[in-house]
Amino acid sequence: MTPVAKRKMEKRKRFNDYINKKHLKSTKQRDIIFNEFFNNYMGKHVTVEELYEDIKKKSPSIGFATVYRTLKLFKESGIASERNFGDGKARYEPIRSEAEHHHHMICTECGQIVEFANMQIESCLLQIAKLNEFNVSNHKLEIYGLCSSCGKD
Amino acid sequence: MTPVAKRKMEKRKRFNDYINKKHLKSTKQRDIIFNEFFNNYMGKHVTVEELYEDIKKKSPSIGFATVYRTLKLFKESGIASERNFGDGKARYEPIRSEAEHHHHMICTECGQIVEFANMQIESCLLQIAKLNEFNVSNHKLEIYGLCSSCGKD
DNA sequence: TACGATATTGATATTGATTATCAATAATAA
DNA sequence: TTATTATTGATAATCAATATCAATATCGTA
Repeated sequence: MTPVAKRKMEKRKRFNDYINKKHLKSTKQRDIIFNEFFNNYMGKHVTVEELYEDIKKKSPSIGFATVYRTLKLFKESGIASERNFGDGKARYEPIRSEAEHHHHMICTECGQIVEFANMQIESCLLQIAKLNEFNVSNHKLEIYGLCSSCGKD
Repeated sequence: MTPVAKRKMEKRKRFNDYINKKHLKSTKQRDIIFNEFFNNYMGKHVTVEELYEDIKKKSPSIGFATVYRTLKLFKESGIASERNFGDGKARYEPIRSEAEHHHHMICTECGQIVEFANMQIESCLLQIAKLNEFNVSNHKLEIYGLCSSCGKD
């Protein structure tokens, strides 16, 4: 099995566990959305609208609200994270592994998103939280500015 | 003059400069909102709604949309920053000085906001941006979790 | 396998924050 | 003072997200 396939399977297990724990049900629609999301949007930051439009091509009967609800469910179960880059639309991203934890640099001109990670920052954060007796559940770091292309002018 | 008053005056100058540069006009309403915002919300993170309700007590004729527009203007002129802590409402905060640049820890239970600053993180960020040839205009770092009180459960 | 309890779906209405519209008014420059 | 241009306040419109609800699907249990 490829590493990508393995990762997908791990997320699937985690999602199923969550479904069972909360006495929810697994449905065709959730399967379809799960597959679309984890096959085609790894490393991307997709809006609900975009994912809905994409899925509708293959499964026209699927409802708008269902995509909304399912992405929220992905987030609650810890297999996706919600981002908000200031354009008023929530974006969802499949969570990879702990080791692939990262942050974002967003070009305010062209919308390009560059991911980055930095161990030093992470350990600083944990230390600060500890000092304040803060029990961290998640954190986000975003840099806004002009990318190398847009910054030339 | 107290340091606080001096800071307010600096912001006032910067706002006036922006008004002039953009050929806008200074009005009674903008004065009222400016004073309320810089007198009572330094170090706070106020929503438009809250500020509007507050101002209405003293100046009942002031309009809802005007508060919205004026806070946006404060942001554009660089004397206030807009924050979004995930509850769907924009919050505005008077900008202090470069030296007082800071970030936020938000308790997801009680909404308490703790500010923090860290030079090490700042220099890491600048370095990362430089490596990616990214021209930074601003950045935000938010930690979500439970504060010491709420974490006890 | 069938039944009954419960969760989900899809269509649509509703909410809530923010923005646009516009006629009346206020501020600025000549 | 006048002409020009921006602002205001009230309200309508927009837009993302959520709630509602009858019909349907899922799942544990007999």
